[in-house]
Amino acid sequence: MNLAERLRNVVRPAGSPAVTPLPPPGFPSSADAESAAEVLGGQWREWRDDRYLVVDRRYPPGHRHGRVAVADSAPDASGAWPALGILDPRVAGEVSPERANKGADGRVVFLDLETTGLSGGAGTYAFLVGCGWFDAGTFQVRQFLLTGCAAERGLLEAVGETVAGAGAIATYNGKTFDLPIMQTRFLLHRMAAPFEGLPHVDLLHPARRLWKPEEAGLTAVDAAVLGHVRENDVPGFEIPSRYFRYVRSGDPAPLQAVLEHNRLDLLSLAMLTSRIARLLEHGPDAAATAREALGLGRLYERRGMLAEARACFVRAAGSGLPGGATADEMLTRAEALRASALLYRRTRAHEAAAERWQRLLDLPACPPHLAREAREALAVHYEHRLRDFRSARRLAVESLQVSSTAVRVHATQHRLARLDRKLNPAPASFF
DNA sequence: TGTCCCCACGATCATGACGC
DNA sequence: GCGTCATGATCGTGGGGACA
Repeated sequence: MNLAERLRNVVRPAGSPAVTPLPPPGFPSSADAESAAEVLGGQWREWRDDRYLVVDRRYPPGHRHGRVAVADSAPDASGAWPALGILDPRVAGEVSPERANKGADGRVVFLDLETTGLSGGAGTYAFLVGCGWFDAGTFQVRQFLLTGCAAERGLLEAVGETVAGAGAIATYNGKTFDLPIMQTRFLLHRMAAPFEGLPHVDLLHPARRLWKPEEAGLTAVDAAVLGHVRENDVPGFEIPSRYFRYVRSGDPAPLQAVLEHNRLDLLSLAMLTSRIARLLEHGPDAAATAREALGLGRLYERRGMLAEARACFVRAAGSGLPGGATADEMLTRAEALRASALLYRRTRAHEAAAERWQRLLDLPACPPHLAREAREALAVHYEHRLRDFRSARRLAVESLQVSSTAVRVHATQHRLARLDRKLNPAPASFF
C-alpha cells in the first residue's frame, strides 16, 4: 500500500479538528509583505490566523493573444465544445456551448499550477493555483497565491469553491502533473478533491498529435499555433527559486513575472482548447496545415471515427494546403499516406491500400523507414492477392538492399526463397 | 480434408517526451 | 523523479488460402 492509499484510509472522527500539515523546515508561517497585494494586484483573504492572496483578471472579448481574440475562442463563438467529447467521452454530456460560457455550472475550468518543484511527492506543493473560465464572452482568471503554509487549507477550500459545478477541467499535462499534486494536497488536509470524477481534457497529447513534437511544450505551441511570442517570459525552472526568494525576503517583485507566466499559460490553454474543439467539430476542412490534418485524423482514428480519419489523411497527403516543399512537409505527407494505407488495410480495402503504398514509394523524398514498410506491404499484396510473383520478388530484392536489422533481413530472405520456389517450381519427382 | 504457411491484428514491452 | 501517453518493435493468435 503506497502513501496515498494509506492516507485515504485514515478517517477523521466526526467533530475532530481539521489538521494542517506541518510546514517544511525553514518555511515562515507568514512571509507576505504588506506590499504583495499592491505589487501583484490582488486582495488578501483571511483564513484563521493566516491569509492568502487572490488575484483576479478579466480579458475582454477584444483582447488578443497572438493572432486570436478572446471572442474568437469563447464557446458561443465556436459553438464547438461538445466536440471535446472525442477526447474524453464524459465531456460530451457535460459541456454544451451555453454551459461552457456561463461562468457557472457546467463551465470548463482551465487549471494551471506553479509549484515548488517537479517531483510531485508530498513535499512538493502548489504555491500558485491558476483557474480560468469563459464568462459571457470574456475570459476570467483567478489566481490563488499561497504566502504562508498555514493558509493552504483555506486556499484549497477556495479552489474547491471555484471548481465546484464545473462540467470539465482542462489542463496541459494535468493528468501527470497538476491533478496528482492537487489530489495529494487535498489528501494531506483530509479534504475531498473537487476533481474526482470530473471529466478532464489533458491537452498535451492532442497537441503533440496535432502539431510537431518539438513544438509540444505549451510556450512553443502558443507561438506556433496562436502566433503569440512571449517576451521576457520566466522559464519554468526558474519559478521555484523566485518563490523561495520571495519567501525569504518578503519582496513580491520576483513573483510578478510568475503570475504573468501563469496567466499566459491559462490564456494559451483556453485558446488551444477552443482551436482543438473547432478542429474536431469541423473536420479536415478546418485544418490549416498538412500536419494538423494528419494529427486530426489520428485523433478521429483513435476514437473509431474511421470515415472522418480517412478524410483527414486524404487532405494531409494530397492536399491543397499551404506548403509542400520542405523536408518536414514531405515527411508529413508520407506519414499521411502511410496512415491512409494502414487504415484501408484494416478495413480490408487492399486495392486502395496498395495504391497508397505505391504513392508513398513514388514520393521524391520518401523517408527510408517508410519506403521499407511500403515495399514489404506491396510485396505481400503482389504475392498473395495479385499473384504477381515477379513484381513481389523485385520489391523483396529492393527491400533486402535497405533492410536494417538481422530480423528484417532474415524475413526478407525467407520471402525471396519462397517466391523463387513459386517462380521456379522443382520438377516433379518420379519416386 | 488436413496441414502448413502467411497475413493482420492485438497485446505487451521498452523508450522517450512532457509538466515545474 | 514520476506518471501518462505515443511510438516502434516484437510476439502470440486467429483466420484464410494453398497445396498435397
